[in-house]
Amino acid sequence: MEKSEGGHFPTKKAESEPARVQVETDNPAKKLARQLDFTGGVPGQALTVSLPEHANQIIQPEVIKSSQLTVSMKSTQLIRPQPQLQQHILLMPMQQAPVLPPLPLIRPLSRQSSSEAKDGTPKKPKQCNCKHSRCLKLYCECFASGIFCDGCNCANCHNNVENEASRREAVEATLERNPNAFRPKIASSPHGTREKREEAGDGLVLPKHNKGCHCKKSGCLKKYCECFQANILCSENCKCMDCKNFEKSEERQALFHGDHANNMAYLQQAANAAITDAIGSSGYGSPPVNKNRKPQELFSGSMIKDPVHTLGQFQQENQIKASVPPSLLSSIPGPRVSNAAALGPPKVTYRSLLADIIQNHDIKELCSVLIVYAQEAAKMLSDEKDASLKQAKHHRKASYPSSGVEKVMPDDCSTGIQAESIRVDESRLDGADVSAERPISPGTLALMCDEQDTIFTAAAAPPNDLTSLSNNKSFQLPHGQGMTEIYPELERIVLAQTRDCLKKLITLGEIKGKKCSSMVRDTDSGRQNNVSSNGVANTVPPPPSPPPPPQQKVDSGTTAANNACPKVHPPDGNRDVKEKI
DNA sequence: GAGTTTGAAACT
DNA sequence: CAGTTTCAAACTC
Repeated sequence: MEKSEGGHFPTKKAESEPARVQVETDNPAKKLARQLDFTGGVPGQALTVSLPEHANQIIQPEVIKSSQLTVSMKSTQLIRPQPQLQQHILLMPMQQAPVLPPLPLIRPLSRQSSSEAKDGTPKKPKQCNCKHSRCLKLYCECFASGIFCDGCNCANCHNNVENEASRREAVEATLERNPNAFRPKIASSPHGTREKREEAGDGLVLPKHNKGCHCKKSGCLKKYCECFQANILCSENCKCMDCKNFEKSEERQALFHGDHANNMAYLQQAANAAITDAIGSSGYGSPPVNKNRKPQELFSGSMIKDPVHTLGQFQQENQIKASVPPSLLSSIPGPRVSNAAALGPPKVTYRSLLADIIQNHDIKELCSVLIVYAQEAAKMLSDEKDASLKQAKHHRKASYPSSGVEKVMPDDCSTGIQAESIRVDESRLDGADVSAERPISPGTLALMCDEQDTIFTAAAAPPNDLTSLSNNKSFQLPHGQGMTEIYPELERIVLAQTRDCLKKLITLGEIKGKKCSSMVRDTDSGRQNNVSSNGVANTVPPPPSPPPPPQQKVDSGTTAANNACPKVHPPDGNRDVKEKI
């Protein structure tokens, strides 16, 4: 664009804004890499973003690692593949949290594409090169992504912890201009209204740019185009001219045709997406329905050979999957695949690596198992405690028949349960009251919302259904003991089982992923087409399964839940569990 | 690496 | 809201 003819430089104004207070020593490499929030807390304090533990676990692999959940980094990377994570995510104040999602993973701009090495290995996110915006405007990708500049090449950067004040102002100003400024540009919300999702009927739902692009000269086939950059097709939201970024565009297909180079990279991305999808995308997922896509756009694949395409497709499919109502973990095998197939010639229809591993009823079963565990463990613990209480009482009576000290708190250490850990607010049983104790992060809220999903309610309502535990406050233990006292231990047990379950799941996913990888390697040299729904040869019959997963490797408690969980629907997992207990 | 092109963001 | 300017990334050489 031509520079302005007038001598009016808004920048000047901008430069003279509050933040001029401090001219940065802009050694980018030395910029602090920290997390902080926008709350304007003391910068130093901003280091400790107080997320609920759960949220932390979700966000930060190292937290998982250091916790009981000794899930390998590898697997956690699979869960959260997006490179932005490696940079420092800024959190908005709670009031603003909905505006700037904790994990702006969807933001598609260059970061997504440029932050990956050619082999698909996520590398350090792109560093901005801002010169005039102080990295406090949306021009700056870091700022726009809600992350601090870290090791960028920017000049006079204020997008760092030292300039928290000006930064906050900038955020506010930006939000004032556009309350959605920090939201993902690509429409996607795991909690997008189901109605909307269903609006599409059985039609496919594709992600689209919320605002749409306005390209004029690039044909939407260059990275100037935000849609293209995000690997999505232009939609009716776009106001672009001469758009070639639609499904059947010859130019587009020509652009992508025949590039196998990054197959593995995209396969990996697919795996990541799959795992994320299977485990439950809390930060991103289903896009709003796209009812009236521009011409073509019904996703017909023909993208087999092009990685870029495939990535787009992966993303799209991933999101589509997320939008398919009740099957939270479903890999959507049959109907969808066939549906997709009906749309055209053999296509790449990405299928979760966990397909065939996790089935809906498995989830239900898992829920049942957890319930059973919970109940049994509660009983067990309460009995145990009761017994020891009696014993202690008896002992004390014997020792101090008439002592006033005999008033023993129920939290007696002799129970083996730490008194402190027992002091759990009763209200916690009621989930909703947890917030009274500490703020709930958007992520946690999202998770809580998820729990209202059908999978947890209607669909999964076995005899010992979740609701009976979670909603039934009257779930009482023998001898009038409330859950309160047992809860921590109970929780520990249940979580341990869940962890083991997930470990196995991860292992199975990895094994399957490896299998796919090797198959792709094999087929990539020999064949050109026919990639099946699992990312493997379509017409070629699936190769013999690799040796059964070395499940022993998965350090697990070897519990019934383990056995029942990831395996393909064991006949009667619940009974096994009960028996084991 | 410098210069150009491009389109989003910011501004009027 | 439309037009213009600013900006930084993408692209080209």
